[in-house]
Amino acid sequence: MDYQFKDIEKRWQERWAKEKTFAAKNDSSKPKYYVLDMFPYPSGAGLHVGHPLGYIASDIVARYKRHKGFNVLHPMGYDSFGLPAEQYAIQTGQHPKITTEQNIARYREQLDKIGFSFDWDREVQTSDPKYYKWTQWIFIQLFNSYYDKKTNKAEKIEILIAEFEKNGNANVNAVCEETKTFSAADWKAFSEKEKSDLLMNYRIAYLGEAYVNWCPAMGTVLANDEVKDGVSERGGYPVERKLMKQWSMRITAYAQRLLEGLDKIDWTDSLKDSQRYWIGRSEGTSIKFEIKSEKLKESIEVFTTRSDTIFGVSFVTLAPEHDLVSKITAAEHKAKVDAYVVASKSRSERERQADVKKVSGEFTGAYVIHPFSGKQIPIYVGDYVLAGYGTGAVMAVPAHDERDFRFATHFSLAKPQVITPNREHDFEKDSWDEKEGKLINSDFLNGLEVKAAIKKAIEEIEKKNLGKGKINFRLRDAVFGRQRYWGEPIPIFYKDGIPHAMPESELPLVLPVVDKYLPTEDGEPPLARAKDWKYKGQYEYEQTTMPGWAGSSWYFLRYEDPHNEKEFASKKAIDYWQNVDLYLGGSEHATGHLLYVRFWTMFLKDMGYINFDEPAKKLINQGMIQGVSEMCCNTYMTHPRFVGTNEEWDEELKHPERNNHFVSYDAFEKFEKENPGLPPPLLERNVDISLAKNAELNIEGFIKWRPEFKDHEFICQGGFWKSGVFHRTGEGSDKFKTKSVVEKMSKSKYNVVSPDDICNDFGADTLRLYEMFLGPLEQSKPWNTNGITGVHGFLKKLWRLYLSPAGGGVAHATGEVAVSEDAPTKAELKTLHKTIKKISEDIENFSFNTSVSNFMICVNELTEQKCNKRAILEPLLVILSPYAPHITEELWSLLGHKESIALVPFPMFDEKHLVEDNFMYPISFNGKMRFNIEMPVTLTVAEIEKIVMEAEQTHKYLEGKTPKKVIIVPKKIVNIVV
RNA sequence: GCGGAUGUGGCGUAAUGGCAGCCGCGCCAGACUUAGGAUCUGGUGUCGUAAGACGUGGGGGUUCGAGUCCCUUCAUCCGCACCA
Repeated sequence: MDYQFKDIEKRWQERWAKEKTFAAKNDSSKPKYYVLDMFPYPSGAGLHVGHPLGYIASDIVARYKRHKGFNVLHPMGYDSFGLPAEQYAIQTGQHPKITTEQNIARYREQLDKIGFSFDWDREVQTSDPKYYKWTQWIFIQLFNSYYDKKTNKAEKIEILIAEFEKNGNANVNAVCEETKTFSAADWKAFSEKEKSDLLMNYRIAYLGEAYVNWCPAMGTVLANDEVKDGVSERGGYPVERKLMKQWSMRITAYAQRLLEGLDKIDWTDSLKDSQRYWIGRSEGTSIKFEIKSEKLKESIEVFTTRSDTIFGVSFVTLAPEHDLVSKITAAEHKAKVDAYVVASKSRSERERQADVKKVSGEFTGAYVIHPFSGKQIPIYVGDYVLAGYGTGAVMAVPAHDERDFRFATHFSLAKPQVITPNREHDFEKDSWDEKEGKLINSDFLNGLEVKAAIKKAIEEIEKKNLGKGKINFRLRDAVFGRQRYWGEPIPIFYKDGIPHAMPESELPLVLPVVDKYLPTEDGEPPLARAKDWKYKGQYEYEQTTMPGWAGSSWYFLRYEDPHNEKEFASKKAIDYWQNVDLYLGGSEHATGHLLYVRFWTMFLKDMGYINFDEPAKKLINQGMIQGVSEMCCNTYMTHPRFVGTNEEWDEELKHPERNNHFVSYDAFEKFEKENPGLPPPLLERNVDISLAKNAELNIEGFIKWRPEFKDHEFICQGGFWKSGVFHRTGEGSDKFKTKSVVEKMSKSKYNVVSPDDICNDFGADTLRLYEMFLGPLEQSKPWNTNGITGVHGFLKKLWRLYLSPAGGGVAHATGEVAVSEDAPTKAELKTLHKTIKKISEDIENFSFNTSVSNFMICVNELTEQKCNKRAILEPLLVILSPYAPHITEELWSLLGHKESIALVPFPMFDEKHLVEDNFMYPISFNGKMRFNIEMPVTLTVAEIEKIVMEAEQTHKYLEGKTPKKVIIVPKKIVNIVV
C-alpha cells in the first residue's frame, strides 16, 4: 500500500475538527503554554508558501508542548480591517465586509489544508462588531485616563478632575501639553468647553493639533511607522506634513517604560535595538536664550545634549514651523522669511528627505543674548531643525556639530572652536563631533574633559535658572484617527462642540451603512455619508475611524476569553493564561504593532485589568520566504543602447517595433562576461514560473500567456552585441534559457508558489517538513521547490518502514498488522534515544531545520537495522507527530490506537541508551583523577593509561584540574576536556 | 552616516572550542526494471595516480587545539536616517 497522503490528510483533518482535538480549556490543572502567531490580514491574493512558515513553527511548538503535558493555547484569527478591502470597495461599490468574508473563507480553506492545531473556536476577527466593541471600550478607557508622573502610571481622569476642583493644577505632575497654572477657583469658573479643552491636554487618547503625515492620494493621515522613505508604506503615495486636529495616543507617556521593559523580555537584540532607537531617549539640557528686543520679552528655549559647547554657539536656528518665527522676524527680512516658511511647508516629506544634505535657511534679522558671554547671536530659520523634536529650536555650534557646520559654511558664519581634539583634526574641513577632548575658550569650563564639562555646564545653567536637565524622546505621539471607512468607528460624539465618550451601554458603535466609500465632496471622511447613525441629527459623531493597529494591539487577550460579552476577557481567564509565552511574526512590525501592543498592555495593567506589563515573554521573527522569479530577455535589435540612462530607456520603449525579439539568456550571460559593468542591452521581463522549468522557457506557453508577443522572434542560439546590435552566431544549444532572480514573492512578479499546489502534489506533511528543512527559521531564504523530493522521499521511507513487508514493517500490503513485540536491540534503542534527545533540544532552541535532518538519519538507521519493534516505532511516531501530524496519526491508528497521537505523552529520554555504547571508559590515573576516555578506536586500558600519562606531561594546564573526559583521536592528539 | 545581521562544496545547510562539510538537492557510476518524476547500492570540497597536502571572505591575535572567542579589514543583506 502506497503512502496515500491526500486521503490520509483529509481524513485526519476532518476528524480533528469533528472531535475538537485542539480545543483549549480555560480551567485545567496542567501548566499553561500560550503560543501565538501574528494574525494575518486576509488579502485577496490568498496565502503563498511564505505565509505558513511561522505558523508551522508555532504549530510544532504547540503540539510538542501538548505532548509535554501543557495546556496549550494556540489560536488564530484575522486582522480584517484594512486598506485593500476598502480600495476594492471604492472601485466596485461592494461593501468591504463582503470581500473580507470571502478572503477569510479562502484563507481558512488554505490553512486547514496544512493541518494546524489551532483552536478555531477562539477565532477572532478585528472587523467583527463583537470584537471591536472592546477595541472601542479600550479606547474609552484611554480617553478617560491621564498619565500621572508621581505614581508613574495611568490613572482615571476623575482623579485629575477632583484634584483640579480641590487645588487647581499647581500640584499636578502629569504628562501633558504645556498648560498654564490655574487654581481651584479658576477651574470652577471655566466653561464646559474650556474644561474639556484643558482635560484634552492630559488624556491618553486625545484630540490635539499636531503636524501629521498627510497622504493626499489616500485622503488620510498616517502614523510615523506607516511612512517609509517619505511615501506611504501601503500604496507608495507621497506624504506631506500638515497641521491638523487629530485623535492621537499619548504613547510618549510610556516612552521610559517601553524602553525599560525591553530588558525584561526575551526578544532578539536587533528587534530590541530598533525599538530602543525608535523610542530614542536622549539626555540633555534645555537652555533659554533671551531675545534681544525692547518690546518683546521672550526667550527661545533650545534642547541640547552638548551643554559643554555652550561657548561655541555662533547662531540659533528655529524650525520653520516655530511659533516665534513670525514674532521676531525683522521687517526688512519678513518677505524672505515668510517665503521660506511657506516653501518649506509645501515641500513634501519625500522632497525634504531627498536633499537632506542641501542647506537652506534664512536670517530673521533678530538676535538673542548669550546667557554667559552676553554677546549677541543671530537667529536663523532652517528646515534642518525639526519642529516636532525637542523644542523646535537649536543652539548651533558649528565647530562641534556636523549639521551646524554645514549651515555655518553655507551662510559664512563663525565657527568658534571650544574643544581641543585628542586626535589630529582639520576644523576647516569638518566639525569635531566626538564627545572627547578638552574644553578651551569656555570660561569656567576651560580645561575640563567633555564629560565633566557637560555636568558642570548643567550645574551652572540650573544655578542661573536658564534651564535644566531634560530627557527627550524621539518617539512621537501616535496619530490615531484615519479618514477612512473600513476601520473601527471612534466612539465619540460631540455635544455643543465638546467631545464625549459614548456610554458603555451603547457599544459597539457599529460601522454605519454608506452609499459610497470615498470621502465626501467637501473632503470629509466617508463616515460623513452615514445616514443611519442612531442619534443622527441629535448629536454629531466623530467621523474618523481607528488605524489598522488598534485591533491588533490587544487581540492576544481576546483569545483568552473570546466569547465574553460582558468584558474584553474575564479576570479568571486572564489570570490563568497570562501573557504570550511564545510569539511568532515578522520583524517588519518592530516599530509598529510590537510597540503599540506593548503600550496598550502597559495601560491595561495600569488600569488593573491585567497583572503583567508585557504582551509576550519570548518573540521570534521568522524570516521571509522570497520568490525565485524567472526573467526572459527582450532585446533591442536595431538601436544602440550601451549607455544605461533612463532617458534612453524610455525613448526605446516608445519604439516597440525595435523591441520585437527575445534572446536566450545564454547570449546575455556571454555579454555580461565580456563587458563587465555595462548595462545589458535588453529588457528583462518576468515570466510566469510555471512556464520556465529548469531555466528553460516554454515558448508556446509563453505566447499563449502573453499573446501580445506572438509576433516576436525567440532566438535560442547564441550571439553577441556590437554597437547595441545583436548578431547571431548560430552556436550553442537550441534551448531558450531564462534567468533566475530572487525577489519578494508577489503576484505581480508571477513567482508565487501556492501551498495548495504543494499539498496536492506532495501533501501537507511534506510541506510542513520542507518549510522547516529550508533553513534556520529566522533567516530569509528563497523558495525552491526542487529540494522537496528529499523530504517527500523521507516520508515515503518512513511509511515503508511501517507498512511494507520488505522493510519488515508493521503491516503488509494487504493492510495486515504485524508488529514485532520483541525487545529492541541496543543499536535500535540508541537510534531512538539519540533522536528523542536531539528533537527535544531542537524544538527548545527553535532550530527546526536540524530536526528534519535528525529524523532522516533516524529513519535511515532504522531501515538499515530492519527495525520492526513496537517499542521503537511507536515512540518515533510521537516525536515526529508535531512535524508531520497526519502520517503519524495514520500509522498510530494502524498500530491499533484509538486515541489521537496528539494527546499522547512525549517519550522519555533515557541517557543510558546513549552512554552504554559510547566508548566511554572511566579510568583512574595516579589514583586521584578519573578520566572518561571516549574511544573511536580500540585500545587496551594499558595503552590508554600510557596516552593519558603522556598527555599529563605534555599538557601542563592539567595541573590542579580534573578533566571531564579525554578524547583520543586516531593517529592524532589526546584531547582532554577540562 | 548610524544600528543590526550574515559570509563554510555546484546549491540549501550542519558542526557544547576538539577528525570541517552531518542531512538534503544536484551530479557521477551501478543494480532492478513494462525506460520512469519509482526503488535500492556506491561515489561526490580542492590539488594529487598515490601517500599526502591545502581548505570555513582577507589579515592578525588568544589557545595544546579556532568555522566557532578577541582585534582589524572587505563584501553582501536588512532596519533607521538632519532627533541637536
